[in-house]
Amino acid sequence: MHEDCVDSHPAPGGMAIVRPGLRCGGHPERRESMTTRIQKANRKRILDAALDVFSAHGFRGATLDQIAEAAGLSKPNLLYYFDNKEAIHRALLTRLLDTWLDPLRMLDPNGDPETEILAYMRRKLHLSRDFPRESRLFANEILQGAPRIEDFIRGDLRGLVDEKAQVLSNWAQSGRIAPVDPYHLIFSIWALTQHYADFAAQIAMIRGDATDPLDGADAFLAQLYRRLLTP
Amino acid sequence: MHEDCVDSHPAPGGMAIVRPGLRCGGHPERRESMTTRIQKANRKRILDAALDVFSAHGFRGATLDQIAEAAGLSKPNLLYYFDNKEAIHRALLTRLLDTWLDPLRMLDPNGDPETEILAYMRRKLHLSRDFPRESRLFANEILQGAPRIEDFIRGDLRGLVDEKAQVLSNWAQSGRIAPVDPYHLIFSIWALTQHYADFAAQIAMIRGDATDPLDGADAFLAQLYRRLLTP
DNA sequence: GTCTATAACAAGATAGAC
DNA sequence: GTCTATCTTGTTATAGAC
Repeated sequence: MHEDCVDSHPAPGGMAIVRPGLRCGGHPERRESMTTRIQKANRKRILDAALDVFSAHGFRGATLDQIAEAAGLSKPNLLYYFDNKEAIHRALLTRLLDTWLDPLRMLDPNGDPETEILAYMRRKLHLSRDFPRESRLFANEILQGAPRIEDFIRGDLRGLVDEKAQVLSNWAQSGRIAPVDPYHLIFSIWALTQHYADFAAQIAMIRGDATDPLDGADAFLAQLYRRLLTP
Repeated sequence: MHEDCVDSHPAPGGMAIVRPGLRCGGHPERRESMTTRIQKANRKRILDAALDVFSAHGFRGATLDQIAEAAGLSKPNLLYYFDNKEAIHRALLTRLLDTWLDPLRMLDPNGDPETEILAYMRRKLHLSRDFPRESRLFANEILQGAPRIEDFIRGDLRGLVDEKAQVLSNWAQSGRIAPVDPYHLIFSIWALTQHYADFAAQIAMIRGDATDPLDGADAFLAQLYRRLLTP
């Protein structure tokens, strides 16, 4: 995440005229079509607002009005920064997919099997805790048949899953974990962890809106996978 | 499901004029505002088409044009049978929620704990296999914050979950199953079974579109819950 | 860069003939 | 009951002033 020179919580509305050449880091005139800090900040504001709206209503359900309202900008101003609605959505997905594979990628074939699998589960669980909107954006996309991320799934994701499934399979065959179907094992981790983000509304309504939906989840899932994997 | 006198696959378009009084079963003139067999069949066609479209695109993403196209009827004709778009969606949700609780309701406090829990898991898994569209309709609704089914969740669903969680808790405390958090146990069954319907697109793209996403799921989940629950 | 105003179009819903 | 045609509104996107 390389985001220097950008406030994380900029004041709303258009403010602070920035003269070109007066930028943060030591490169006064890097190139012709440069990006000012305001532009960066506004793009960020827009994407954050858009994440709120798209994750809650899906692509079609979201409107530019809602996003503009949430970003504190006018609708035409949104379209100054992004070509169209689709482009905003695509930017969000791209940013998401860029890091979506990391937790699984980190699963180390040379580590201790149970430790590695539990750590992977925890990384996914923390993703649900820290980035629930991203999880729901992804879920919306899959629910609708994954029209915009089909290439990613059939390509990078499938490749990585196949690779790690082989690792799990080896661990099972060598008796270091109990014999389990590696694909279902991976799917189960996705299902169990993402559920806490995607179905958070339901969980909150059942457990009471006060309690944190993720309370006790880590302990429960750790117990579950220890018992499942012990040879 | 009481659906007599209705073809399951009626020919498309408006056909077959039915004179009132010429209905199937022996009640020639039951009441004034009666429902003809065509009406019944068309309502069914509409709801089936709507289920396709709503489950794939969400409420806002679905259009009456798509539903009309899928049902083989004209858009105004749709609105002859249902007051508006909302009414179609509400009819689907009502029909769904009516049976959504059944699998959990059947969990018998007097049965064998492990057998009962595994049977519940299987009933949910079969729901994902036989009614994946309904599962996705529900998932769409929850993802968007459950605006239309909040009362159901806070009422009937929560009540039933609390009741059955108590049963599970008793089983755990009496040592008949391993000590587990009953709520997380229930959530885990929802997550693991519904995942095969809600994320079917992703699973198909990873495992290859040929193989059935549910292949091996039953065995894997049975193994998982046996190991988790054994005292 | 940001806004107001508005064009262009999609989508829900209705009117009225048949 | 079903259709074609149409009204109305909401939504994306653009024009053009500042």
